[in-house]
Amino acid sequence: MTNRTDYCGTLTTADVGRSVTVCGWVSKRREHGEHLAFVDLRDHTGIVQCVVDKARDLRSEYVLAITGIVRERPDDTINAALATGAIEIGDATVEVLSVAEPPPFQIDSRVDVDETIRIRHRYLDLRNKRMQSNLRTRAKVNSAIRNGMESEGFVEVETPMLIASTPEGARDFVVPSRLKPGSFYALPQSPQLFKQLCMVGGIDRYFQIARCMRDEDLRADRQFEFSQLDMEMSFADGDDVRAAVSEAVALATEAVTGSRPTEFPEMSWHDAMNRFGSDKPDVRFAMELAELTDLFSDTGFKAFQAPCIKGICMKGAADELGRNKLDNLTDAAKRWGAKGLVWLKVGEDGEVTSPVAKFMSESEIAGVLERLGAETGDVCFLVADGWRKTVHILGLLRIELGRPAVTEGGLNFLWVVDFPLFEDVDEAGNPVPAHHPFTMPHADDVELLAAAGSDPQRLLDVRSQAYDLVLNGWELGSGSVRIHRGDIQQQIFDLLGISEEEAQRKFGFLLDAFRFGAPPHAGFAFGIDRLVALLCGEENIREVIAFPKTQSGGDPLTNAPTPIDDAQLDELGLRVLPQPE
RNA sequence: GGUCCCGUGGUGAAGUUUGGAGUUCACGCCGGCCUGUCAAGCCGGAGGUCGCGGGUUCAAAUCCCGUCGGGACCGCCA
Repeated sequence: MTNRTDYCGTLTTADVGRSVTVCGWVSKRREHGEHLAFVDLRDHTGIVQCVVDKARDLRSEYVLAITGIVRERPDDTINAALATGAIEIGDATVEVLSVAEPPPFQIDSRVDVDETIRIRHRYLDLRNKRMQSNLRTRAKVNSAIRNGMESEGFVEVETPMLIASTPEGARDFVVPSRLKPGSFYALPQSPQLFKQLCMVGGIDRYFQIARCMRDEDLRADRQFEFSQLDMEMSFADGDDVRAAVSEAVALATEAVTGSRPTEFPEMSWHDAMNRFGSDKPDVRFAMELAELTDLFSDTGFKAFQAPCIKGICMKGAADELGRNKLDNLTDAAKRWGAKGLVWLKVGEDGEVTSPVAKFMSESEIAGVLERLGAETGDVCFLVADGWRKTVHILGLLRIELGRPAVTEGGLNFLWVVDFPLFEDVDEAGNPVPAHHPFTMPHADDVELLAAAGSDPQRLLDVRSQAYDLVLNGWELGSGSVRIHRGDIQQQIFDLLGISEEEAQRKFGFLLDAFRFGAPPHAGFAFGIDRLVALLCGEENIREVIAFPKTQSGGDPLTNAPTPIDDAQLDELGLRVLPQPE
């Protein structure tokens, strides 16, 4: 094979006169009779036009090495749409390195090919500029993060993929043990406990670009396996961690976009929920939730005799939202758990149209419009329920109605801080931790924690030192200051209803380690797939993953998952139950 | 566990509401012509289990039921 001298997309008028050899795939062929044909040759850098004598047997996606002289094109044949459009490779001799069948879809097609077909033939899809660009962006992000973390004194430590299963958190992927039949490893949901052990081990600053696995339902922003920047710092608090993570994210962003984000504002969890109805608010657009509860303190409208009433206003939507669409939104709200959804349209002269206007007083309606800043042409949506449910439903509705396209509105990073320590109370009366049970309570709330005793409602007010990083409404990641003191850890376990025996069984190795001198430490992890997708302007993380799975967890390329044969099962001491009808 | 949307030659779409011959458009593919094209052009051609199964009907891509596959979302993701 002739040695490659240049990449297709890099040749310019500066190369005119050189004899070059380029290698790649036939992107397009244009024949003009027996003695003139243009072959567009593609590699990852782009396309270059080659002028050849006989092209009859050069078909799409053939792999060629083409040697010729770079020359300027005649003035009237310059192609401004092509980076190499001012030159061509003339007098080309062609070496066919591989022939190719016609591909199942056109690789330079500008139409969206069905994603299943793209994934089934991902090796062809990867030849597309889009996937080439996305994967190279991803590599840039990884590289920028590694460089940044290392320059800040972080040490990359690899942690095991085969670990012990713990029933907390997400569903584990498990791997059967051959040497100990009937026992199983779990694949890590994150290296959480190991990075804390690294802190006990004096690593001081740990990081890892870690693959994590969670057996939960897939979404546009969730795959079974994903990559995260996992990090942990000793003798550091939440501010230190957020500064370090902000720096890493800023470097990664700068590596891709060329400009460095400077704003990483903080917002309390309570503010986020109250104003945006979400713990991962998309602050690219307003449509904030307005407080309306007090307006209806003496209302005769039964549906609004509720602990919390809030509303949002969609500007200028009155014409766009017909009765049919409003009914669909009401149905959606009910599917999300609302008892109902009240809408008001503001017409000319402030005249209000609403199915429930007759149940509301004039002053109540006037108050709603004033609080929401509603004017002619706007549509208001009101929900009445408990605080959590009200803000949740309006938050979903806000996203449904107002969310900009992924490529719009720039990159809005946001730290959400002061998460509650407990999310809810389960049937047994035990509080449910919002993060993991090693999350340090907020320093100001330690007394509240003690005073609340086992009163679950008061416990829900206890804040934690947990924080999330949010980008344009996507949760990039979360972290916390960890508990490094045995007495506080014991207090938390007591509140969670975890017995000493249970704690020892599940986390014994970590608790043991902490007895030998644990430094105060704090950490974070953020999803690289999500960050890269947003930097690439993709709505879906599958577009930044070389070989992704479908929503039902299958891989159309390899057909995974597949049954395994009996001999393999026998060796592992496993038997597959018959599937229920 | 649930809600909604999609499935039509190799690819992308229209046709489905209101049942009437596998109909249409673009790309690709195969053959022919063509010495400056560039998503080349012109001429000709091949290519179909309308995802699958059942039902209604004289008649189903179209209506009904089921099922499979794909997607978005709720739940879930400490």
